[in-house]
Amino acid sequence: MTGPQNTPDPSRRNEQSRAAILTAAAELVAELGIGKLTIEKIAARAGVGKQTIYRWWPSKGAVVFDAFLAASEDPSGSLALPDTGDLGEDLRTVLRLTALELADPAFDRTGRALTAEVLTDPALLRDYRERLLDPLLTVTRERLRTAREAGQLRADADLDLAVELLYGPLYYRWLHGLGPLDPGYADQVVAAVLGALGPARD
Amino acid sequence: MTGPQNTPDPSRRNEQSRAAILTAAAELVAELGIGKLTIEKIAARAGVGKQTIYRWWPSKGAVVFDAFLAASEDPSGSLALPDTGDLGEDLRTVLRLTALELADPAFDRTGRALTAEVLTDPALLRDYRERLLDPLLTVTRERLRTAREAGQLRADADLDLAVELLYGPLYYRWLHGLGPLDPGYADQVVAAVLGALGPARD
DNA sequence: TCAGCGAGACGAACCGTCTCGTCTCGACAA
DNA sequence: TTGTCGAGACGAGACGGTTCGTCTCGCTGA
Repeated sequence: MTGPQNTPDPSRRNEQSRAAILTAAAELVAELGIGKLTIEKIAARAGVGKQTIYRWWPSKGAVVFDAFLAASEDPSGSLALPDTGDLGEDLRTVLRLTALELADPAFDRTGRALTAEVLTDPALLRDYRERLLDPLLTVTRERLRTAREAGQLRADADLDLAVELLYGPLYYRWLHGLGPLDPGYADQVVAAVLGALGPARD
Repeated sequence: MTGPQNTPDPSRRNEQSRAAILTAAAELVAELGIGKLTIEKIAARAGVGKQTIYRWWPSKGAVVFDAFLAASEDPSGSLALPDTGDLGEDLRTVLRLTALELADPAFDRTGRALTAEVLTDPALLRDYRERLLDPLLTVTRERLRTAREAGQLRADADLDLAVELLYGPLYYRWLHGLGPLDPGYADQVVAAVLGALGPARD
């Protein structure tokens, strides 16, 4: 006997409570930052017992992460990169959108709080990888693979490297506040990556 | 009258207490992580009154940051990049060392904790920029400028972009645990940047 | 003499657990 | 179909423990 598992039954879960908790968490993290955010305040604003939060989430970071995910989840659910046939154009579109999102002040506080939480909680990092980052990296890599097969990238281009060359600098600039995250910067990064991994020019 | 400033007199500061606090903070953040680290524990291990910490530091993050800085500060004090005349070789040296440091498990926990703290505390981010990041970016940029004048980079190469293309991917891979941070990866990144911004090949 | 020092008391906030009584839902019998 | 019943999630909040940041104390050294 391993004893009764304390895992609650998801089918009996109260959807209203769940939604109220996520909404309250999203509001409070934007108002207070994650440092001053407490489970008790979330419960109070959501009109919910503390136990209801502790029953379904393992940590404050997990609640905030779910709130972030619920707010940003594409209703269509499917993540996809444009494929017009022109790799440069498609990458510029994606990186411009990414830059725009990172530059949004409303996103900034929540995004930083979430990133900080993810960095120091291995379980949360795994969740973040599985539910957000890996899908994004995968669709990007697949778009690059198509381009490579079409001869728009060198035959020996390392796709993992390419993906990190695209997103890494944007992320680096955003986290450290190094400079403006505007369409021009996105275009510069794309141009550099294509210059490095595009078909040989000589 | 603005009232008496509560700023203590640095000339009367006890150097032994300061050093004991930084040592204790460095040990404890490695043992417990920054989440379970408390000011009271630092004071207890350092054999110091809590007020002595609150008198000189504004936050837990600031103490940890100072501890990190004190531990990593080059005694010679000056930060410099090698300049052998071969840009690729010099960049590989620097990025290999950076990758090695990031891959060090002992550095990992402290580094992540510090990064998380810096990301969510604007005052601390300013400090981090001034005392660590900007000097590093500056020496890197200057090395690139020399190379550009020597014709090892295109005349129109954007040096800010180049620096972010170098460090961004490493940082991105480290934070998200995307893959091994080994010398080979460092070399790949350098090769890509030189491919993008090196002298035209056509 | 006077400001920083070690020590620790203090009230407030929040933690995570727990115990109430209530409410909803599916199973089952009449 | 309808009534009864038990399981389990719910809102509320009491509880002891921990840490917070502030506040005295004498003590010490420049």
